[in-house]
Amino acid sequence: MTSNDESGARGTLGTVRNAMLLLELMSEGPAYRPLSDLAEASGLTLPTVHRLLRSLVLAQLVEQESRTSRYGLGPELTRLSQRYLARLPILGALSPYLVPLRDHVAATVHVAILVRGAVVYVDRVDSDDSGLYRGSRRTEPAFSTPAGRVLAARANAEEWDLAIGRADEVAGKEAIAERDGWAAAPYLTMTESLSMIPQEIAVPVFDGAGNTAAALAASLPSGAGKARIDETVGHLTHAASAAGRTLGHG
Amino acid sequence: MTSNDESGARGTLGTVRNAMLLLELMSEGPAYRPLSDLAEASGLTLPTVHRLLRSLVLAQLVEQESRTSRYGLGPELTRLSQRYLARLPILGALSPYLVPLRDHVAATVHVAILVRGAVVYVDRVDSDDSGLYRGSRRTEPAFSTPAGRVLAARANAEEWDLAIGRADEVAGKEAIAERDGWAAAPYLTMTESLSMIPQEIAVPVFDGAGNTAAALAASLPSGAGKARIDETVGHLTHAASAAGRTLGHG
DNA sequence: TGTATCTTTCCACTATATGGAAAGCAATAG
DNA sequence: CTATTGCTTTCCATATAGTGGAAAGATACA
Repeated sequence: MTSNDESGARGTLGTVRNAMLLLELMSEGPAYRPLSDLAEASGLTLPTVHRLLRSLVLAQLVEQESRTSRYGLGPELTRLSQRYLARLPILGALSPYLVPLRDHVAATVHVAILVRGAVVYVDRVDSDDSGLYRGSRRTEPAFSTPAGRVLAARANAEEWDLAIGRADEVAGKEAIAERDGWAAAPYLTMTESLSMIPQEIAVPVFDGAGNTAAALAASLPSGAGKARIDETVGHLTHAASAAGRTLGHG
Repeated sequence: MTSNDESGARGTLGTVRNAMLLLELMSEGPAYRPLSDLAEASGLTLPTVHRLLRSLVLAQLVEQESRTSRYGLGPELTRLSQRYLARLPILGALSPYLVPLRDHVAATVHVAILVRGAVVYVDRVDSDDSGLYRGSRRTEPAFSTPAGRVLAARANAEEWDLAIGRADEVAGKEAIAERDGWAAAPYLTMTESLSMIPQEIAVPVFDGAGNTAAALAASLPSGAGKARIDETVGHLTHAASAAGRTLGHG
C-alpha cells in the first residue's frame, strides 16, 4: 500500500484485513487454490500472501494440501464456530423443540441464521423418510432459500446490502421488489420449478427484544398440498414463539 | 516484544499470531469478556488488544455486545466453517449412510473430527425417541468422549500432544496409559457412572490413504446390553468402511 | 537434460503496528 | 451534585515488524 487508500474503517489493522480477505477468497470457488492465484485475486504481492498464509496455516485456520501445496480453509474454523454456536441463546432455546417439531411435521427441520448476507444452516433434525440425499450442507446465497429471504428481509440495512451483494442480477431485482412482502409474511416458501427437490417452508424466530434472530424451516416433499403447508406453518410458528418466549424478554 | 522471544514458528506474522491468541481466549470461558480481561490474559497491551479486536469485529470474526461493550466470538466463523465442512470429502462420503444407519441402530448418530486436540461433532442425525435433551452442542475436551479417544489415539504426535494439553491431570494420565489400547480397539465406549446420559459408541472412519479421518458414533440408551452394543458396532463399522471405500483409494 | 511454472526465501526499506500516557464514559459512592 | 473508581477508547512519537523486488528452490513436463 504505497499510500493510504480507500479500504476498511479507520484505525484497523492492515494485516488482519488482508488475512480476512484471503479467508474470504478461499471460501469461494474451489476447495484449494494455488498461492499465485490468491495473490492475483487479492491484489497482494506474492511474498505477502505467502507469509499471511503461513501464519494462518500455523493457526489451522488454513490448510495446505501437501500433494499440491495449494491452500484452503482449515479445521480450526469448525472448532471456533462450535464455540460460537454453543453460546448462541437462540439455538439453545430452539433445541428442545426441534425433535418434537420434526415428528409433528414429519419432515426434516432446519435452523438458519444470517451472516454477512448469507444464510447459514446451523442446526437440523432429519426426518425418518428423507429420500436418499440429505440436502447437502448449505450456505451462501442469501436470497436463494426461503429461510434466507425471511432473515434478509427483516435484517438491518447493512445486512440487506451484503445479501444484495451476494445475489446475482435477477435475484437482486426480485429481492428489492419483494422485500416488504417478505418481511410482512408470516412464512415464506419457494415453489421450485423442478420437483425432486423438497420444498422449504420458513418462519422467523424472534428473540426477547423482538428482533429476528433465526429462521425455522421444514423441508416438505415437493408436491405438498395447501393443507399440509398450513399445518406445517402452524407447527413451525408455534415452536418459534415457544422458543422465543424462553429468551429473556427485553 | 522487546526482543525476539520463543513464540511461534519463524517467518510468521505477529499480528496474526496475536489475533489468533485472542480468538483462542474468547473460545474458552464465558461468552463475552471485557477488553481489559483479554489484555491481561493475552499479555498484550491495552491499545494493541483494542485495535486487534476492532479489526476482528469489522470482519465479524468477533462480536461486541453493545450493552456492555464486551467481546466474544462472531458469526462469520460459522460461515467459514460451513464452507470448510462442505468440502470435507469424508463428510460427503458419510452423509448418505447416516440416515439409514440411524434407522438401523435406532439411536442418534454423530460424526466427529479432531481439531487441535479437541473433538468437534460436525454432523448428526437425531433418532426418533431421543429423550428430551439432545446432548448439547459439543466440542472441547478430546479425551472426554469415546469419539475423541478414537481420534486422538490414532492421531499424529502433534495432535496427541495438543489433546494432552487440553486434558486435566487425571484424564491425561489415563490417556497416556490407555493410548495403545484405544488405538487398537475396533470401537470405544464409555461407561458413564451416572446413567441418564446416553452411552456413546465410536468407531474410526478411514480415508482412502488409510488415515483416521473421522469418528462415527451412536448414542445408545444408558443401560444397553452387550448384544445391542455388538449389533451397533457392526452397523457403525459397516457404514464407516462403506463410506471410506467411496473415497479415492490412495 | 532443459524449459517453464510454481512456491519459497532473502534482505534493505520504510510503512505500519506498537505502547505509554491521557482523554472519555459509566457506574457507584460520598 | 461532585468525586472516585474501573473501565474503554484515542493520540502520537518511536522503532519494530511487515512489505515487495529479486533471486533461489522445487516440481512437472517436454
